[in-house]
Amino acid sequence: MLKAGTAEMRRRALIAAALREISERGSLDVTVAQIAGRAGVSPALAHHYFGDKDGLIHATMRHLLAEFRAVVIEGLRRAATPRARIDAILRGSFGPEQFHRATVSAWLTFYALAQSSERAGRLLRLYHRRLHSNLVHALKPLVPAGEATRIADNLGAFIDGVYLREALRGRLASPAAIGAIETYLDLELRRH
Amino acid sequence: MLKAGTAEMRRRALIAAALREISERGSLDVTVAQIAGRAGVSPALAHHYFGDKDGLIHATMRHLLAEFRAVVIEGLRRAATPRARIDAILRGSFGPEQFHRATVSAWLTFYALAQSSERAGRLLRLYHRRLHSNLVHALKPLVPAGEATRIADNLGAFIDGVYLREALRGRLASPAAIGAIETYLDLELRRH
DNA sequence: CCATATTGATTGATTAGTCAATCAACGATG
DNA sequence: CATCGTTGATTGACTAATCAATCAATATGG
Repeated sequence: MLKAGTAEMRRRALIAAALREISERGSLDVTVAQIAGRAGVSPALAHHYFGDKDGLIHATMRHLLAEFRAVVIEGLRRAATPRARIDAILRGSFGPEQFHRATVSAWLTFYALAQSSERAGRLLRLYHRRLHSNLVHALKPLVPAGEATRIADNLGAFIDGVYLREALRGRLASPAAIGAIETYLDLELRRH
Repeated sequence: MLKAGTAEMRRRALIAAALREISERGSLDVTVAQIAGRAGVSPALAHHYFGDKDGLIHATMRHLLAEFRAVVIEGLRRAATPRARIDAILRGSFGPEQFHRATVSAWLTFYALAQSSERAGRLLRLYHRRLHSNLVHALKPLVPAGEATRIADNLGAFIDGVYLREALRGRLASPAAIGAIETYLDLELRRH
């Protein structure tokens, strides 16, 4: 009525509201009306900006991925050695931001969604590719040729597995979580 | 109409139908009517036997867990050495049964569900406890005291992480998947 | 004839998505 | 500078569809 936000503002507000709503319900099973209500606008406006519900959910996922990516990139920028690069990736994966209730809910449901939604699947593969490529890049100077991709695959799976378990506990990741992965990495590096 | 099945028969048939339906849709988002229709009965009958939809879904989950457990127990029974016990657990976790479309859908959604449903969460924790306990038992003779639980934790997370990635590829687990975990185990064992 | 299986019909609630109408901002035009 | 028109934001009211759950009625077998 009185105030008209810009398109970008409203999109951001709706995505933030979606996250808050997801956080509260603990699942992606939220209605457009709930999200819109929380953002202080009508449900129709959400459709105006995102086309349909899937568009809004998808945009929320992309927001989370972008946030994660930004944290990792910033960490990598500061890393001086290959080993520090790996640590940066680990710190990004297990930082407190990744354990907010909404983030956890979104990630877990995201995995489930990836099977039935082509769109979600593509986004998830993108995350996997990026993680893999970052790890390979950091590993290349540390291990013989050919080993980097194998170890990166294992690290990726290990990270996801540990995240899964930590996330399900509903608290921030314990330091032991990162420690376990680093111990594995040390074992691999010591072989060469 | 004409024939009346026993309660147990009907329950089994409905659970089987639920799995087939989940398999086709790739998610737990199936309606009672779809499941009942596939089982050749009316939706009302599903409510008669399972109380509500949640009851039916939960029973389906329990069925999958029981199936998994049976495979592992059978494998453990045949295992002569501690190392063979671990291999049996791995073969159970990555056997072809675990990669049917319906099983994968159920597991992934199950993880997501565990956050918002107390019932699902309890079931998932039960799976975790059993896996952990089996692994610890197999590891005890192989490593110094105190190490068994740490390594079991890591193996559990690694298994889940690898399963996640293999499952998302939509095929049976590659032999390399089990191989990666065994390599990690070898590294840990060689330390002692 | 009793218990249980089974269903058809129905309801009540929820929800995504649509649409026409209103409102505010802003620039162009005479 | 006043006016008008265009554009985009915004909403309320509505629709159409879906679905879980209920229940009374019927069938069946022991």
